[in-house]
Order: sequence, then structure tokens, then C-alpha cells
Amino acid sequence: MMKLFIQACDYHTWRIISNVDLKMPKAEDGWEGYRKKAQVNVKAMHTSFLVVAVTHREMGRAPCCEKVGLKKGRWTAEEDVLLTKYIQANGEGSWRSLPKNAGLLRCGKSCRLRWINYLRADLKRGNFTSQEEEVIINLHATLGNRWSLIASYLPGRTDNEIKNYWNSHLSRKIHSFRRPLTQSMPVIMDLTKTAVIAKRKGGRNSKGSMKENKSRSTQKDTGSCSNKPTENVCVNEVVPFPSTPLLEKETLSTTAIEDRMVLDQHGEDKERTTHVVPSPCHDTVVEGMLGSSEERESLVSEEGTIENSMQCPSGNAEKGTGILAPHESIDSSEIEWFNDILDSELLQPSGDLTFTELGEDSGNVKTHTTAANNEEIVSRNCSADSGGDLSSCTSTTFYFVDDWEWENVVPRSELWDEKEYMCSWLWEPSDYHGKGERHKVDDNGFEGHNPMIAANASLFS
DNA sequence: AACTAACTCAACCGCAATGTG
DNA sequence: TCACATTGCGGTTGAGTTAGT
Repeated sequence: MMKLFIQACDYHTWRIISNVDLKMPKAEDGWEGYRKKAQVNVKAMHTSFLVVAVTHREMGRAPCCEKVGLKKGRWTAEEDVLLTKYIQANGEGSWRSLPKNAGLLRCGKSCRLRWINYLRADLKRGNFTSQEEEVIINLHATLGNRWSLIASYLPGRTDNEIKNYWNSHLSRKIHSFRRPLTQSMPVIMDLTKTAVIAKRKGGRNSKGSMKENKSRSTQKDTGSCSNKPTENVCVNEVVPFPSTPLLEKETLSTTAIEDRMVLDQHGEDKERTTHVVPSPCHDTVVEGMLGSSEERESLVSEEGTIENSMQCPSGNAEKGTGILAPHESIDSSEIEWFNDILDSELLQPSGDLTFTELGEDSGNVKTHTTAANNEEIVSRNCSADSGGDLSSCTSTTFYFVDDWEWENVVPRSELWDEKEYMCSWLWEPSDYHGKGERHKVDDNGFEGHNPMIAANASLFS
């Protein structure tokens, strides 16, 4: 199922100022409430630069959180305090809503991890004792890499801590001291705890067993049981895991790109869909928007800003084969609808703005990516990876600046034919529900687009 | 002192299980 | 029953630190 939304970001902070989910709202006041909300958001905007991203992506697996504008990296003491206070007051859980409620610009997942691995009061800090070491070694010989289960035998220790300790200390230790076969180590286990294993039906295949053996020291000494957690047939001796052939690291290959291009050609309305063009997923957009590499890095790594709206296939650098473009599954009428919206409403009516194609012939993109004043118009298509990860997106992204050099823009007047129709339709009052089928996008009753225009009209007025 | 390789560990990522409407 | 959301887990990364040359 497809999800559609529009985002407007503050250029300097890359915070989302307006993030309008284009799904039919469930609010009792319908579109009117939506529109009001969008207008309020837009009024908060004070910079001259605006990013408008219309993204559609598969909803099969939603991202853990809205990545745009969220902080990444090391936690500060202030953040720790905020998180600790909040959890002490409200308890654990509801991680997704926690950051917002606690006033943290973090992903819920990140908050959970920070709490569990670092902030929890019952954590035991400091070096592992020899007893703890022995427990870990024994349990690992039996349980493999089920660190959370191992951690349950070591109060005050986290799975992450144990995992790190194993990888950095114990695995090497064991490697250099192989126990004779006859001297098996007694493994004392609470079977009621191991029953937890059955909770995860069949567990999951260890990624490590499928992926290449990395050269990193943390990877090379995997215990003999680690890849077969559900097969409790391990002997207590820890033996070196047999090496597996190196897999060729796959990159987002030309083939993958070609795949998407081929698929694109299946579109029913090529003329209309050409603005959602296949493109490699390196961040040409970012390069174009930001002047220096430092800016780009800070933008992407710290804020994670662009990642959402221009998300590239997760991990496709490693496993991207047989890539299909997400919009392959999108009805061409949906694309057409997007084009209508974008052409007639999101772009300045006076500008006769056209789309830039980021394909093989990326002349327009090059023009803008080198521009000093950060203007950019990009249509972007990322793809799913071979594993069916559909969190990647196809996005159509436009960047507006006040001092846009309009002479660089190629007219595309034919797309303005329906502008008036769109305008009137988009400004329908909140009782618009159900009127017209033309722009219906999905089966969930997504019909109107007032909020998008509410969010944008004031920008262009 | 300068450089580099190795190490450590907090944090991130993707995936799968589970929960929920 | 299904689709989507949430949670938890294990693998992996990379910045910071330490040890070696």
C-alpha cells in the first residue's frame, strides 16, 4: 500500500515544518482541520529556502521513526537527563511516542537503546568478572549468539555489552585456547528461561550465515553454534567457524539501474511519468543543495534529514539485485495525479517550471547541483532491494528559493492545461469529501489534497 | 613527536516477531 | 484474517582511544 505525504523543511535546521500525510485524515473536522494545521505549520516558516518533498513509499514496512530532523550519534548529558526523567515519571514503553513526549529529537528506537544499554538504574558497570566471563563462554557455547538470552543470566549486563565483550575479548581468548574434546564444560541452564527461545518461532536465519565473512575481528570468530540457534546440537567445545567463501560485494549496479529503467518504460503514460525517473541513489540532491562536503555530511549524518525523503535502498550496496522500482506498483493514474498537483500547484505559476531528470542525461541536474544558491529541482526514484525491502521510496523533491534563477528553467507549458481545474478542486472546502473520482489515489479513501495546497499556497502568495 | 594499526563500545541498521485494530 | 505499527534482537559501523613503531 502506498503512503503519500508532503514535507516542507527549514533549510537551516532541516526540521520538518510541514509534514502533511496525504491520507484521508480521521479527524472529526476532516480536511478543514487538516488545512488549518498545515497553514499553521507553514506560518512558522521563516526562512527563504523551502524544501517541498512529495514522497510516496510502500507501507509494507514503515521506518521506525520519522528520520528527518532527528538527532543521531552520541547522546548528550542533557538528553540523558530528559530521557531518564521521562521514564522515571512515565515508565518504559511506548518508545515511538516517547521522544516527542519527552522533548527529545531522537528516534524512539534510539531512546530505547539508550535506556536499556546505558541509563537503566540496575545496570552493572565496570569490567566483567571471571565468573561472568565463564558464564558467557558456557552459555555462548550452548546458545550461540543469542545475546539477550545470555544477558538474562547476567543481571546488570546488557546484551549489547555482552556482545561487545565477546567480540572484543572472549572470542579471541577462546580461539587461542581450544578446549580438548574430552573436557566438555558443564552447562547449567534454567530451562524455563530457554523456553523463551520457542517464543520466536524458529528464530530467524542468522544474517551472518548468509553474508560475507568480514575481515573485521569482531566477525571472524563466531562460535560454532551461532548460526544455528535453534539446533541445540552444539558440543561444548568452541571450534573455529569454518570460513565461507567471500561473496562479492554488490553495489547498486548498472544492472540494477537498468532494471528500474526498463520497468519505468512500462508506464502507461510515459509523457506524464517521466518526472519520476530512475536514478542512482547517491545523493546528488544533497550535493546540489549544499555547497561543501562538510555541510552535506552534517546534513546527512547528523540530522538524517534527506534520508527520509530521498531514502535509498537500505543496504542495497550490499545486496541490491533484482531491484524493482517502488513506483512500479503505482498506478499510472497516481503518478499522473502527482504530476498534476506538482505542476499546477507546487510550482510557481509564473515560473513555468519543469522537472529535472536525474537519469543518464542529467544535464539539468548538473546545472543546479553546481549552483551556489542552492536551488534544486529533482525527481528521484529509489528502489527496493532484493530482499523485498520496500521502505525505500520514490520521491519527487523540489527545492525552492526566493532568488530562483528562472532563466535556467525550461518551460513546460503543456502541463499547465489543467491548472485551473486543480486550483478550484484543491481549494474545495472541507465538505469536499467524496466529490470526484479523478484524483483518487488509493483504496483508503484518499481523495483530497487541500492541505497540500494550504501548505503551499501561502508560500507563493 | 608523529603516524598508524588495533581495539573498544555506543549507537545505528535491518529484519522478524508480536501486537493491534 | 489482514495490514500496518511496534518492539526486540543480532549484526554492523565508526568515532574515540590506546598501543606499537
